[in-house]
Amino acid sequence: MIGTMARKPVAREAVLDAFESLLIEVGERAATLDAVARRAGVSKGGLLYHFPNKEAMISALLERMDVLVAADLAVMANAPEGAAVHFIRSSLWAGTPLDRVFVAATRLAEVAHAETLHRFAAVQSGWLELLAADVGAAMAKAVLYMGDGLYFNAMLASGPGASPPGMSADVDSLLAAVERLRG
Amino acid sequence: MIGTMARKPVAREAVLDAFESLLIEVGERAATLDAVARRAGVSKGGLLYHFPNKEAMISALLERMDVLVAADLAVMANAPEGAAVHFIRSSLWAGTPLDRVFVAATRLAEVAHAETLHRFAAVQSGWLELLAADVGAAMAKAVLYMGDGLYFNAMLASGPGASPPGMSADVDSLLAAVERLRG
DNA sequence: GTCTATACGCCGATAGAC
DNA sequence: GTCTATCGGCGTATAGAC
Repeated sequence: MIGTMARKPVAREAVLDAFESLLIEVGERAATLDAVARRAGVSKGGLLYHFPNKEAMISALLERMDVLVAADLAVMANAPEGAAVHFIRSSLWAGTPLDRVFVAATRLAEVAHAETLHRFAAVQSGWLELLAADVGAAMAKAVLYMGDGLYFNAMLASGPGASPPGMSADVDSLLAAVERLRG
Repeated sequence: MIGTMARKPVAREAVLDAFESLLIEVGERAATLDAVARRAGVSKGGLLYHFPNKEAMISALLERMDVLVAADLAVMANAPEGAAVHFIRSSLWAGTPLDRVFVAATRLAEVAHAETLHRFAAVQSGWLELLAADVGAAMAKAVLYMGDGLYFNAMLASGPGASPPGMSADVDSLLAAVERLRG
């Protein structure tokens, strides 16, 4: 039993990857069951075996996000360069698994998907807590919103068929700003 | 002729208002022609007399945004408290006409609507220019992203049936941060 | 100018074969 | 486990009456 009970079906993960990719690349509207199934290399019926309906697929994606966010919070809490610097650096689109789920989930949030909005609030407060410990409660929001703004813009820029934008110069600006805020 | 040639049909504006409201309140997915027509108090056929198709309705909304943004840029450029302070203050959701079109348009951008994305880029560069003149090129992006982050969060918070969130405390934090950046 | 009626396609979901 | 076939519903758009 050991070794099998914990192993999730590969097809299931493939479907989730496809859903994530389509949300990022073509938006929520075009991320239909049909499109997801085609991208994942299964039929629509096959997809619906793994996820009984679309909501279940969304929930699975949000769980993936929770796991990756929790891991990142742990790294951020122990980052030698400080939580704030780590946060700004990681706010740049780098195509990491966390970046990908996060942008995908944001597409859902924008369509006013209630459950997704709840999860986002929780993630934000987790970050804010660590930022406050680093740069103080007064400046924490400033740093949080700077990172969010960077993310927001990167997300808009990565529209249909757009490649990850070259915003690394912006990060340097923001890191300099963080230094001034900390002083 | 004078006085009539410039007057746009009232029903047209009513339809546009309805579309805007629905985008804000229930998201892009639910802002269907049917829903817009019902909210505006006209029939679907009546709506499609004013706008031959949905794209035309979207374009009209984006033009409304352009007009309001241009007006705001003019105010921002001459703001006695400085462009940066004005920008942060106006990044808070206050339910102004500009706030409303902007959030509505963002709902469309998130669905990866190409035309909308283009307009957003133009708006951003307009703001950035004025901010650079105020706080310097090095810190302009930091201020821009702070404002964007605030807007982004307000937008997420104003989900289905949610009232404009009380984020005015955040603005004070950000204004304090701007002061430090300027120094 | 505004309405009703209707065509057409796509999306989500179910039934059941293999 | 994965497939094909199919249904019901909804969203966009057109035709044409008033």
